[in-house]
Amino acid sequence: MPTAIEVLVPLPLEPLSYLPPSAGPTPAIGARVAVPWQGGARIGLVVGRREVAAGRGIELREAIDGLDRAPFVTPEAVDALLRIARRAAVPAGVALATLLPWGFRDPLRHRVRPLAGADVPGLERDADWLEASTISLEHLDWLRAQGLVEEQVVRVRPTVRVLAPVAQVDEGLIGARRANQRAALERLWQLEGADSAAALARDADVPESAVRALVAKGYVAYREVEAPPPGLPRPSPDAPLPAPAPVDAVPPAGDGGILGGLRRQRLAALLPRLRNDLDDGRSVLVLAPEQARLNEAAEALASLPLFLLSGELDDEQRLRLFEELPSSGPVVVLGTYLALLAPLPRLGRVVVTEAASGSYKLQAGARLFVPDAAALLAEASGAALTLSDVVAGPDTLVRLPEGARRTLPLPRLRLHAADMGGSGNWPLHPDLLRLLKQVRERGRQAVLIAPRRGFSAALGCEACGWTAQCPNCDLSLRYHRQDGRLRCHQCGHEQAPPSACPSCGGTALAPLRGAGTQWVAERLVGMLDGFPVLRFDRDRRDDPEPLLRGEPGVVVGTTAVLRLPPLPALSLVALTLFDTHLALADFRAEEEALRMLLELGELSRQRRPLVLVQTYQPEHPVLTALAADPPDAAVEALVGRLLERRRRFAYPPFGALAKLQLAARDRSAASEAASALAEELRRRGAKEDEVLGPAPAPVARLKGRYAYQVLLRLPAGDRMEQILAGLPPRMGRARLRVDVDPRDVGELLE
DNA sequence: AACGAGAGACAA
DNA sequence: TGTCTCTCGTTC
Repeated sequence: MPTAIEVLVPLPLEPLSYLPPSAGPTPAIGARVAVPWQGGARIGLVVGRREVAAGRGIELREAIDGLDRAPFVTPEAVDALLRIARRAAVPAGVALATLLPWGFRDPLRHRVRPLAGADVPGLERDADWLEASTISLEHLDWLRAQGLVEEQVVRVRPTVRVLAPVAQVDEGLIGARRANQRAALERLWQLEGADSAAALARDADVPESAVRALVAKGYVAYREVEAPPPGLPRPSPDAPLPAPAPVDAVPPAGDGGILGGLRRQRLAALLPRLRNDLDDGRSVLVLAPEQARLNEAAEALASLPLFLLSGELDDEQRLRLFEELPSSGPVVVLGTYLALLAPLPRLGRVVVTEAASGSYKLQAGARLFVPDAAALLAEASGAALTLSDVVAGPDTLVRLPEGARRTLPLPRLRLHAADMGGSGNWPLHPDLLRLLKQVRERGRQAVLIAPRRGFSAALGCEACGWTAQCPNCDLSLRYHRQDGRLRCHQCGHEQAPPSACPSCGGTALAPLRGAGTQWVAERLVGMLDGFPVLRFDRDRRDDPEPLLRGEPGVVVGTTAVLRLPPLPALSLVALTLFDTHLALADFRAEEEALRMLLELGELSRQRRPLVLVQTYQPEHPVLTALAADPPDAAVEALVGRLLERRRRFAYPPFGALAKLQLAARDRSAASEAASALAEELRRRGAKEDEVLGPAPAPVARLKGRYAYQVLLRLPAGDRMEQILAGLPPRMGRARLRVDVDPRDVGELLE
């Protein structure tokens, strides 16, 4: 019986079967292979092998050629990839496209030659390699089927243009007037090549015209040569060593976690454990939720043999890293989710820093929660799983048995709740204004976080209550006063504000509700005359450099400011409306608000800033718990109550939750598809009370599409995977999107 | 996702 | 009759 290879391409498909390439060895699991695809060729990943009965069922096509000598990813990572896809209820190819967005679109050089001695119609007998593009697709397919040709696929390496010497110095360059040209040519022979004419001129200390003259006379010429391997980012070698952590804070050798303390203390506690792993000859994968946290971790772990892998690397750098890792000794790879499948041959531990961070929820492709994927990877690799988190929420706690937790004391937050209930407090409370004036007088720094960018949440008529709405979405248009435009923050629609109210004709149009960053910044500029007011949000990113050096100023931004490097003179952090963070349509809202407040305290390393929250609920349990001194017991009690609430309502991790959303341009198409989907879920074994909905999505229309959703809530267990497996990508005219364990029950799935 | 086949819509 | 757009099915 012939063996087939299962090949996964980065498309919304399950693996497809091919026969191994006729020439060369059968590609290993985890290797990339080029396969015929709709007439052309594309790259896939070998994820399995299987025996096939010859001549039965579909006639399999032959893979063209393997691309890798050593597997691109380890067999354990392939196993994890397939499990991750099943967990996220997406075709395996979507998980591949999400986690390995590079390495499968490389330009290929595809060549064909007739088999030795074969008489091949249309080709010269015993011809040498021919570019596949010179043969028609039908002809090539026929030749393959007849077994008359062999094929070869080579990755086209990127090239760069360099200036190379062609001729030696000769009598044409004699004389004082040619001295510069002579010097440049001699220098170029020494260097063997230069990046450009300007670079050579600089290097040889001659005018650029001299080099251009050499090109014109043919002494030197531009050549395309293979680009040298790209450099890889390294952590700064002079990163300060973190203060050693107490021995009893070091997480255990097996599965476990480190809780409490400051981020850099948790990283310091991790350090001895990672050293131990490396000494035992094991590699470690450390995951960070985003670039800012990754940079911080890189600094703390700089004393280890460390490779960084994140969105900051380009594809060439990632490919180089993937080529190098299999043959390197025990190392630490520190990365974002893009590092999940890094080919570490002896993976001993997977560390998830800031394990509850919302940034770990991927928002496109396979909508993974990265810590879940990391747990599957650790399981598939036989590696230990280590989590770090300031407050262990329910999702983290279930993974960490009591004995496996190491705990540092929670940082003490200097917290002040400013009650917005009274009049005259909006949008900036007198307490906040007073503190800001102190900041100015003492030459310190402050950070203000507003719930949104732009000027106000809406623009409307004060007479009749009309507000400007987005034509594509069921949302108010946000008012941007700086450029006098109305914008939809969901679909990007933009228009000028009307001069009169379209409803009553009145002209008293005014910004309504929700002060955004522009509004807050404008108020501060008026009030703190001359004091620098910077803005930091998606619309405008002022350079924070002076503040990083310690110069005084205020930063007004969205939560994007949490990604700023530490501010040395920070004495005040304020949330202009804490209640927004509690109002999220998610059962994790309180927990995330708690974590965010603790994060605010870490915006400075040198100082312990006062954290002021403006709120209509100054007695909210999250605030009272953090205000306790020390807060540890109160926070633990609060988290215990949140855990109880989740248990009572069978929310994750005590139950499994999935959001299934159907979107279509036509409202009834979406609504009918949603009813059909609910029916289908029941047919697949979901009980009556486990299917919630269908109901219109909280924002019923977004980007011109109506969305209806169905929630599937099951007891913990594996029925979720069974019920969701192989759902069709569309139902009728509506597109189906599935989000297992959604973070935000309301948002539109892209 | 990307492609191609087939069905309708519309103009000449 | 041509051609443009949209929907639907397929990819070993």
